[in-house]
Amino acid sequence: MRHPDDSLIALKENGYRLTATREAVNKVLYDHKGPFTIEMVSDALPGIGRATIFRTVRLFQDLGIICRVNLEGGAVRYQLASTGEHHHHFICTVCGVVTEFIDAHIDQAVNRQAQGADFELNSHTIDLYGVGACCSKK
Amino acid sequence: MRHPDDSLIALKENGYRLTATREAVNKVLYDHKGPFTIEMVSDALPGIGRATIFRTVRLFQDLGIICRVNLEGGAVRYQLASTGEHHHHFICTVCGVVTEFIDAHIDQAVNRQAQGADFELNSHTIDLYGVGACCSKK
DNA sequence: ATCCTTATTGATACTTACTATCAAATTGCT
DNA sequence: AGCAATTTGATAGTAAGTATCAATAAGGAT
Repeated sequence: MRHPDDSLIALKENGYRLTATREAVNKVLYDHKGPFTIEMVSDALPGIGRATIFRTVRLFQDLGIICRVNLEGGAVRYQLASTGEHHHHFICTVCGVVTEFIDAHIDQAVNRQAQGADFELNSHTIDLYGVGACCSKK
Repeated sequence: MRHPDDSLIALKENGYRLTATREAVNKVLYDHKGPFTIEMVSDALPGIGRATIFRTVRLFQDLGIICRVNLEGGAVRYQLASTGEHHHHFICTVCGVVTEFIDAHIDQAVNRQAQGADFELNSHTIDLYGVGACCSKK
């Protein structure tokens, strides 16, 4: 699992400044765990402007620290990425928790599809919606 | 390929009324082809309220007539669905055109993943982003 | 330790996509 | 034509996010 300091290191490594604001946002993310909205972060940090929260969240996305998840119906959640690498999502439609998975098989099949269709593939997203173990009624 | 009347039939079959507004929207979709935004439809039909355009587009989605596509960066496009069935998307990041494909292999692999993770799968989306034949420079 | 350039921030306003409300108009059944 | 139920338009509101720009803070150089 990742450590809060990883984010700060990632910032430095990529030439971004280490600011109090970024540390504060990072702390909120690690303290909270689970999926979050911009509003939640903004509420937790009333001293920090909304625009900056958006900027910081986007920066953290670009650095692979968090990932953005589209819920069914268009709502958006963010969550700490367990890995910065390519991965797919299980999205629990009950609680919104996102679990990542990796599947080389699927990725291969995706690549085959793209090749067969003369499609120059840059990226892909795969999101599975359903009820996770977290919320299974059994 | 689908025919404009299919939409009208689908409306009736599902107990919705056949209104001038719905016919007008349907015509715009079929005349235009390709991906569209709400704005485009609204501009093409100045006499019809925006709210109604949204409502109609959502209804057509529910009926499987059009599909909603999330572009990279969060923008949204709609496009006539070539099939109402389960399918996946090639999304050309140059022109925004969406091509549908079906891949039983991938679906199988997705189901396996879900089972292995104790995830009760309800639905999934697979979107491939890249440059399609439509915009290939070669 | 201080200076100074550059990155970052906050405030504000705006945009886009979409939903809620509700009275008025329309549909389609009889 | 009559009437109940659906649909519509106008309006206002929400959520997510971007643009602008002056003020502030970071951190490398001295």
